[in-house]
Amino acid sequence: MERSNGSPGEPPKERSGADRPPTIRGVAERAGVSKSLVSLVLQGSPRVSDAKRQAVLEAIDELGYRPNAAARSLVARRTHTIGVLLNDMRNPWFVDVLDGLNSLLHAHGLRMLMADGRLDRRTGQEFARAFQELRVDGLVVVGTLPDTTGLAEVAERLPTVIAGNHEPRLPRADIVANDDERGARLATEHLIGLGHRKIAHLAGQGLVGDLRRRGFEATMRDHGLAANAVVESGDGTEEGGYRAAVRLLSPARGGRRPTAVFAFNDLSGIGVLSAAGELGLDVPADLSLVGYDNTYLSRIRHLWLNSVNNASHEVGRRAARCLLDRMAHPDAPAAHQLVTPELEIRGSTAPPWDGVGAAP
Amino acid sequence: MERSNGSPGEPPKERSGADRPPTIRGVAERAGVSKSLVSLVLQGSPRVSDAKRQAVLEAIDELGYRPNAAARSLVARRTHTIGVLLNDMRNPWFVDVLDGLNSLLHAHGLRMLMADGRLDRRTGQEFARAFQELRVDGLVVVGTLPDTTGLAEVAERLPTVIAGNHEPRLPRADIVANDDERGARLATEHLIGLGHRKIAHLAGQGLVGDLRRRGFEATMRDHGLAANAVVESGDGTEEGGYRAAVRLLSPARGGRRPTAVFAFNDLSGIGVLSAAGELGLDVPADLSLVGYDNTYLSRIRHLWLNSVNNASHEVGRRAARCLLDRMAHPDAPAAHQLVTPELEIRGSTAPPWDGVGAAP
DNA sequence: CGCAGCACTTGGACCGTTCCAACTCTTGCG
DNA sequence: CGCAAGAGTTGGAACGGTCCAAGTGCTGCG
Repeated sequence: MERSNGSPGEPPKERSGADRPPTIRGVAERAGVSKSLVSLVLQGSPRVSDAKRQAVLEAIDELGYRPNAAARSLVARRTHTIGVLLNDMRNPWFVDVLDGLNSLLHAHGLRMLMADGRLDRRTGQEFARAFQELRVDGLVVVGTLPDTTGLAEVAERLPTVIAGNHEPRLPRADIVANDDERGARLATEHLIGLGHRKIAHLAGQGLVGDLRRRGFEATMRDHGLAANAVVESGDGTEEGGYRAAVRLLSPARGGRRPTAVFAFNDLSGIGVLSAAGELGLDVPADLSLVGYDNTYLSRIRHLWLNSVNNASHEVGRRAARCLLDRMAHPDAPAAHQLVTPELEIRGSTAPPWDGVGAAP
Repeated sequence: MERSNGSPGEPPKERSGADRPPTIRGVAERAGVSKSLVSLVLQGSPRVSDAKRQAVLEAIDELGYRPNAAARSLVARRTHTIGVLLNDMRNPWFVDVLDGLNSLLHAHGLRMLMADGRLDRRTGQEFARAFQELRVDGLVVVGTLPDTTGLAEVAERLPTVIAGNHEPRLPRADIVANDDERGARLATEHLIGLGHRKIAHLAGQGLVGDLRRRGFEATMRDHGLAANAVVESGDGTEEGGYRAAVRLLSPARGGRRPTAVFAFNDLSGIGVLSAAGELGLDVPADLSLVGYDNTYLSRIRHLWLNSVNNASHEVGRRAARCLLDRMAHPDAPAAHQLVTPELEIRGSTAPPWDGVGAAP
């Protein structure tokens, strides 16, 4: 039988029960060197003899030693961690942004700590607190925030980049987004070019929603079609798109119905698709439709939606670039970058039927 | 002009440039108390006089002090952080799992650190290293892992729960998943109940794919329809589902075509939808279709897919429960929980047309 | 009056690293 | 031979918290 606990009088070298994970001291002892030398080996210092380096590496392996990131970042005052704040994991476009972000950050030895602002019903203030306590080296805000009050304060202390949104404009936070107004122009020009005259826009919320609506209205005006522009407001969901489209397309509505719809995003565009189907309208024969974001939804064959590509991946890459720059020069003035969107043509638009609505 | 650096001889009280964030000592000094007392206030100890508590809170506010999580977890040997490993953020069902996980973990003061195994092309070994260095208090693996070799070792040291998958079975890792075989039976019974006889299954990969296929085959066998069961393999993507469906449904194929398809998941089910449309088959009039996972895709009106609800949210909740239990009792034997799935009826199934294929 | 007991407060050790100044050998050169 | 230079190695002081044993007053009781 073995003694499960040290006999009295014996110095309590090892505590019974919870055996802690090995530390740098344990490794040093096993390798017969000082903890400083182990630290040097861990950092790949060139001024360590091969013999000792070998001994240390073996000890690390035998003990299964893993450096403690907390202790390390405590003294180094860097965590190599970037906080990423998402507003809604259910909206698929952010995945591409993350992908773009990750490629660069990972190459620079940074890891991403993600939080969904909607998932944990935290206000801007609270997520800020959590990220500050963790001492993340930087912050990326992806998309629209429900509450931006806390952000200004955080941006003062932490390198911050806003990706996929144009606000809030802060003195020390960079902004990387796609040119929403221009994207809306692309979509609208495309529909006008096909011969459509009476065109509806299904608007979204926030500044991004405003910009896309503005682009639509400006383009209609430029073509002398201001009187034919219809705007219906939605909420960016499929359900909202469906309801708005029912209002737009019902025969009960006075005057001609629009022959084309430009939707705020793919999700609400799909709502339009559903409403059109129920009203017996074929897309694209009876109704042309353009969405926004070019998500994988638009690429589903059964939906096959024309959509404005907001270059999420590129936005993510550039946001990472910005963040790295800002981490190097925290006091640089805030930059504001726009990525040029492109229209992705698939199967949801066509010239208006029989020229109906084509006459000025 | 101000001196940018301390004059020689002057004790370097404050470093020029980077003014560090305030520490507990700074707060103590400002409030005129010891750092120990500040610590007590931070922990909400009842044995602090109201006067001093007030002074400390004011100092904290004035300085904008935030406790350093690294320092705190170093001595407490707890990080209050749970590592969450996702395999693919593009697959929408995990969002619900996360939601369920979060509700319980957040209530217990734990935060989630997410990593996408596919996003950073890390092998099982490497993510394990990162999480171990961070000393996360626990680990949740959501879905299928590309490489599980590292997991066994991690599970020995870290409370670990596997959610949404049935493998690998490890002595100290709990498993919470939906009963895939049973879900497949539900879907198949539903189709048989409608009168379908020749039914195809579009299979998926991994153990989950196997279980769903097995459930399908067993049910067909139980109804004496083994000879009418067709299995085509796919890869869980829309593209894969499309191609498999083209193979399944093309008139060129000898014998009668199946009148119903049970797809491994919603995404590949949508591929089937697309293929059916191109081949001129109406769903559900000419072809019945059932998917799996009950993702928001299946709820899109224009798709409106019958789907097996895998209770992701409940899986997430139970996984959190398991993890909390295991953190309390690390040496408890591994538990293996199955959540019962339910079939969600929408618009993608109907009795076979004119009884074709209904005769035994 | 002396002192036990309570309420509150404090200094200092410790957590597991990194970093720096200082130390010990070798080696080579004048 | 003496010593400077360099390579390799080391102890100890941070880093910013928590926790514990010990301290300080003050009150009330014998």
